[in-house]
Amino acid sequence: MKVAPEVPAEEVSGEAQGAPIEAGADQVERLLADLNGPQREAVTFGEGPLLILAGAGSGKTRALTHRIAWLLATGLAHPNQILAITFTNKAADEMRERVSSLVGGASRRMWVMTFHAACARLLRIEAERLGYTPRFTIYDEADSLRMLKRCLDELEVDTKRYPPRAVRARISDAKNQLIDAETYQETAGGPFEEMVGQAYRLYERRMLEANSMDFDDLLMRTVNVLELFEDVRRRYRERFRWVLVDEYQDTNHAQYRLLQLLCGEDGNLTVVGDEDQSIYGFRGAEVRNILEFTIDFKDAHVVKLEQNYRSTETVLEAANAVISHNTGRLGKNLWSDHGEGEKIHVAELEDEHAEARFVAGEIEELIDQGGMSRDEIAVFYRTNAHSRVLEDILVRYELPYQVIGGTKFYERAEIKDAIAYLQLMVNPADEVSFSRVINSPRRGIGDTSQGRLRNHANTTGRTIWEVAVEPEAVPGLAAAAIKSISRFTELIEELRAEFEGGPVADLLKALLERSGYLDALRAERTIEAEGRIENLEELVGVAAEFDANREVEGSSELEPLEEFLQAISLYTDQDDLKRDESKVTLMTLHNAKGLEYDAVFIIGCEEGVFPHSRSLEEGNEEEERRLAYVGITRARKRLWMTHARSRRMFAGRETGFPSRFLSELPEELVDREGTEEQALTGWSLGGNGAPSPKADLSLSFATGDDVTHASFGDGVVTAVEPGGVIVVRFASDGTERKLMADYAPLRKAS
DNA sequence: TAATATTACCTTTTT
DNA sequence: GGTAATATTA
Repeated sequence: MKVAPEVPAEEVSGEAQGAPIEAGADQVERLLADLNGPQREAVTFGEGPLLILAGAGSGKTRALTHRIAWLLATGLAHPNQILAITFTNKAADEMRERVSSLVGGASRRMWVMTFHAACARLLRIEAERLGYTPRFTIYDEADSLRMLKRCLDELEVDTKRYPPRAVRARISDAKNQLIDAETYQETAGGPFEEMVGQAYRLYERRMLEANSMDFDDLLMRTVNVLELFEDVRRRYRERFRWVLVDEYQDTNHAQYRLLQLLCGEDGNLTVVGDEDQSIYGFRGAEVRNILEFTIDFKDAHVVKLEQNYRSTETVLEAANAVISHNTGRLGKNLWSDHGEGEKIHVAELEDEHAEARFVAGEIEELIDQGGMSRDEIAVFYRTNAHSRVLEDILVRYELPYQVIGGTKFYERAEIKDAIAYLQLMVNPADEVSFSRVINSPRRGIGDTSQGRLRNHANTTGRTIWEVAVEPEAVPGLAAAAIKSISRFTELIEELRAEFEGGPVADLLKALLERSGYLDALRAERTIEAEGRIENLEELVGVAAEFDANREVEGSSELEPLEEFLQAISLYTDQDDLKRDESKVTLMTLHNAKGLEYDAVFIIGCEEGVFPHSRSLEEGNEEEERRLAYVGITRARKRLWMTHARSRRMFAGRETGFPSRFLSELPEELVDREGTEEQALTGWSLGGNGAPSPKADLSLSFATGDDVTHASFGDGVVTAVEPGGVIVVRFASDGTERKLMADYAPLRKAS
């Protein structure tokens, strides 16, 4: 994980300085030299709206970065007129790096960042017009949920009937649609929506009081400021004469409106996207934005990039075949000249354990026989829960792996606590951060005392911090609580005074020690606490790295701490998907977008799992199919899709039919297989329901089977005992061992 | 106030 | 099956 200062470290290399942009024709030629026809067309398009429809693996980042370089080289754009927007920090970093390798230090004057980062940056300058200070806090989803819960409590909403998450989702949807609280309330139909309207209103008020914005606010407030203040709008329009957007298919309404305000309908807006890879509809992304770009932006020019530089023809044909079942496409057909390649392997397994064993076995073979390196292999699944069984088996096979996603570093309680302390120093109005740390570590300031503080704050119209600074004035507070609160606020004040403007790492270290936070963890003497301490140490490391980078850069008007928080609050370890060369990668299909691997496994291809039943209920079959499309097109050479006949879900075991996406694969591209005889017979002969666990096990191994164990090597099954135990005699040392068939890293030798 | 027992819940999640 | 948020009790 790394958090770079806002202006990144792309030092001007001597080479780049020696070859200034004005080099002219020569330079332009070089830029275009290794591009194909459509790419070149996209890169050299002049003024006006441009839509680049870029299929998977068609070199869209290349087109985008070269276009930026071309605009500079031809003198059409100055670096500071360029705004290049991505969705992830990782994509932003990559783009910045690639642009900088093309144009050198000029890239430092451009804004290359995510939507949210760009908005945050703009709002730090303009937010005062909306009643915020430039030091506002950015709340992540968990923070904003805390805030909302408090609002719901205050409104005495029954959170059993109306779960806060559901309310938050509604508010988030509304914000993505740019519907403000008042409008929402006016148009509310039914009691739930009226309650949401009320909650929304209160939430907005409290957020403003806390000088805080959630992720959705960053977009919506930016739109507000541009809509309300013509001078601001004019200023940024003139400033950003060239706007380029990556992954346009994932934009929501607020982002669309933002671009409209910034570019007008005939501005120099370049968007790149692929409607077939729109997989974030559930978060408000609107495919219509890309489908109707040419209507929204006058006379937009369209370029299609259809040559794929990644996958074999078989993989692409499979992807094309699946996605062709969707309607409402702009129509693209990927092709490649990488040759036919291997067929798609479709495997039917007994249950999730057999599936995991199968995958592990195939991976082992790829590495041992195929000579493939582990970092070229990935396993995708629909939901995070599916990684567990697989992880168990991989451990038993002694296959090193990494899981992307799941519990994130910055979402860990201890990390959030530490950051909340810092946040509170910068923005004392930040109520959520205050509540987070006031009693963490335990200071004997529980719910009742906190309630009294909050009450007093509400009645006197002050922030909770202002009230906490003089706790004597709060009615009902116990003497012990008063003392404790004073000690807390004094600590914060002290630290602030002592470390103002200094290195963030020093402040963080002092804070963790002096607050007693580390001591409390040390006192726990548990493995979890150990882990937490390590995480905090890592955070200090992140801060130290940030400080060091900042030193080099010398940069910016902001205080180091403010800058650090700005960076960290928009950074997730999503951005940290760096490739670990010695590990197989496991992740959800959503996380797979934008990545590629030589060998890909998509597991859990069953109706109800993938496509997910809830998605189907909501009528999102097409989005699920796009997810399949994304998954398939990640594979360069080899692709496996597996399904299990029964799978443990929630409490019990459920039978699952093969995913519709499997039947959408053209038969001639598919090679069906399974580890077990039984598996090959498939569903047509499959009888009714799941076999009993016993049958299940006896299916796996029989006396006389040749097997391979991950650590003991080759052997033969000499007995099958009840309870899933089998006896195996190993060739290496002749010993017999009793093993659990379901859990041992065993597979049948071929 | 804090620690422990119980119970409801449960996709995906770029920021 | 595992978590996370209540309910209960010390």
